[in-house]
Amino acid sequence: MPDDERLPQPDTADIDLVTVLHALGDPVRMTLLLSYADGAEHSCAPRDLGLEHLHKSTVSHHMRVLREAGVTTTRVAGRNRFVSLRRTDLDTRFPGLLDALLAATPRA
Amino acid sequence: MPDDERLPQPDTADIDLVTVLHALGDPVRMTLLLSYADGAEHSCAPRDLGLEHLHKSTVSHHMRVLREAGVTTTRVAGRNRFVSLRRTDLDTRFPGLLDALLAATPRA
DNA sequence: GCAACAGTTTGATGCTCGTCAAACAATCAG
DNA sequence: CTGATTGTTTGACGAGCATCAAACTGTTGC
Repeated sequence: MPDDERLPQPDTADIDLVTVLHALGDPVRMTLLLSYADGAEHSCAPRDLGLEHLHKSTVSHHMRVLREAGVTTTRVAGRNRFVSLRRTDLDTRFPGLLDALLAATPRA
Repeated sequence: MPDDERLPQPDTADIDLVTVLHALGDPVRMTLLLSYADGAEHSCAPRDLGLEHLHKSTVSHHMRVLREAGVTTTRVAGRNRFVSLRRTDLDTRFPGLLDALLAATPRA
């Protein structure tokens, strides 16, 4: 099923660096980035992301910030949402940035 | 005069990635980063930084955020402050990050 | 000493943000 | 249809932030 719906997100050319940095300048969203760094799709459940201490609506809010900044993409399939990194788009727009960020981050 | 006083700043090992990203996730501070990218020392005068529209106290605030995040260093000489990038420290702590950021930024 | 200069600090204001709780929407299982 | 599941949206609240203005500190020059 390659043509599922996707939640609204900016075009690659419209991804703004300052907006991306603002999105990643928060500990929770950096944690999410690390989870997504494996390239796989992830559900939104807090317990699947090491965020048991946060309310699900809070996690939803952070994922919206990441998506609207252009960092992630969200595929809608039934009652599930599958979130993944827009790695190719980010590498196109900001070459080397994602690699530097992930290399700089403690792989806990 | 290599031993002028410096305003307080974190040790290289204590520079935190999320704090740096938060500091750079603001349009004014990103403008400052671009000014500092030439490696030279800069005064704090808003007019020397393309920030004529901002009050000097506002600029002072932004420079404090950058310094406390570990992005810049400030040398005190008489009644002047000379601000410059901590390029070596940042490259040590987060290899490739600064290069990616500067390459991604429109050189206006 | 005195005035001009460079920049910081403090206080105030309005806006944004992170968080939770409750209500809501949509889907799946029986 | 009913109830459980998955996630979003809205509203509220407190904390933090960007900004300006005014007061303040330290320095240079006359």
